[in-house]
Amino acid sequence: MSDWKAGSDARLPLYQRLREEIMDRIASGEWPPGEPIPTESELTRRYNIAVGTVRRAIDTLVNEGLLERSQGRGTFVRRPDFDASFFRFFRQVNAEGEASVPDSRILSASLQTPPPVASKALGLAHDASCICLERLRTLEDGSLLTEKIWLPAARFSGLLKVPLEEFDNLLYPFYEARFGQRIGSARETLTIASADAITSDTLGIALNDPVVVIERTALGYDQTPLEYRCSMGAAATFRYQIEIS
Amino acid sequence: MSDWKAGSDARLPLYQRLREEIMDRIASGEWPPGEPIPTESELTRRYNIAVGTVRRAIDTLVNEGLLERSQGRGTFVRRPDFDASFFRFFRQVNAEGEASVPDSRILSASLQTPPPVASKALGLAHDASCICLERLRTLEDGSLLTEKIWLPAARFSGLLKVPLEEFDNLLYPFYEARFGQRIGSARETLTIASADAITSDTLGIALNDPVVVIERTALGYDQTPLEYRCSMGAAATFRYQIEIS
DNA sequence: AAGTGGTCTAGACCACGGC
DNA sequence: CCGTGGTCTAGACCACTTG
Repeated sequence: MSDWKAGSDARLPLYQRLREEIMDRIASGEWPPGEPIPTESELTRRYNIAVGTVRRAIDTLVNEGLLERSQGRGTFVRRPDFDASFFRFFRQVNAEGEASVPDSRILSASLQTPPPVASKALGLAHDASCICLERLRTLEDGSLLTEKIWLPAARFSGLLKVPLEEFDNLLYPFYEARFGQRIGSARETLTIASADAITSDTLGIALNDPVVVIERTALGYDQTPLEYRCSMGAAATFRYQIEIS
Repeated sequence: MSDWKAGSDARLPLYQRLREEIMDRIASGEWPPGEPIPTESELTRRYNIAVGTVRRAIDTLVNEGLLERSQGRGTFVRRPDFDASFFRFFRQVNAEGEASVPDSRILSASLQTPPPVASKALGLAHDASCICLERLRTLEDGSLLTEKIWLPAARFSGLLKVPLEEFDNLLYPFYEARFGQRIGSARETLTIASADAITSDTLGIALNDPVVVIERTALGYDQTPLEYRCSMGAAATFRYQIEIS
């Protein structure tokens, strides 16, 4: 009992130490997403602390979105929820309200030297080469998104041999199933630009029409950058909302 | 002791009932922003419940951003933090890093019939007239924002008699000091448009250049809409970021 | 029925802020 | 020094899920 990991700082409150302990287990893959973590009473026994303290640690992690409680069943490692993504905010006017997954098509996959933004986001040397995917997505309302996706070649070796038709609509489950790379979180940045010739042509809009540029860096549960992507869509169909309090 | 308000549902967990109790006190203005709420032990006495339960209720409200704890001093009603606003995300390239409050100038104040969006946002009849302010703001990097601000005349009577120079740079403290109207939260919506002749002229950009349109509805602590504003700025200097997890 | 998380209590001691 | 919030414990009972 009380088998804390080495790095644990004894001056910290117990519930914070347990919190870090749990986060480490998730980051290392010992407790994978979708799976339950040990029960509260199991944790009290294992670390020799009171239930209340265990609950407090779990509470903070639930609040941060890393865990999910389900009464009577257990506490589970949560998968990231990409409903929060900017992509969700391209206006959805589809009459049915069907949550049909947008169609996506991989146009090409190749080995290339990435632009500095991409190599920096992936934490690679500026001259390291990456896998680059080009992708076209059709949203619910018929509008289009063009994407360039950069992946570190070392973690996705063999991807270039996968036929383009075998890519799934959703890339993250595909990454997980084929390469064991699990996305735990992401950061997106939104800027506005004007469409150049190629982009306006692809998106079916006029030259110089405003486009929304979404850059995303996706990280593993251990915070390693696993993907950098840059997407562009017509700004006319974009609408985003926040709450201030 | 245990003097719960009438509306309190006895089937709800105690900590949730206390939570609503506190929210009501804040909404009614009984516990104004910036002021401390009663101490934890005072609340245990007043409602005849355990400290742990009081702490739990306060915890949730701190998490939601309504309260702020300060060890040794007390628990305080928080003011909304407009650092979260979209305005913060116009690129700030000022060399000094000084957090100089952007300059703002009221161009006009008049009584007008608002457009449907505004009257709807304010919860007014479509033909009710409103106070309309036109305002020009200069951000840290020198870029400009034009704003139209709509206020319900009933709550801001006398505003039209205030000389334009007497408006403060920050309107919300001004609303509070002069009219007793306190902003508790707000919702902002971001869309993209192209600059028309007037807008491009005001902002000093080219015709049809992309502009960011930010619509904000600001509410009182009792959720009454108190202000609707629509602001526009050059999209070139805009950059916004979110985290997904 | 067994096991899980959800609510609640009562009481202890610590750390910080201000008088 | 006193009062505040911060941490921690121990144990009770409830509500839900599963087998």
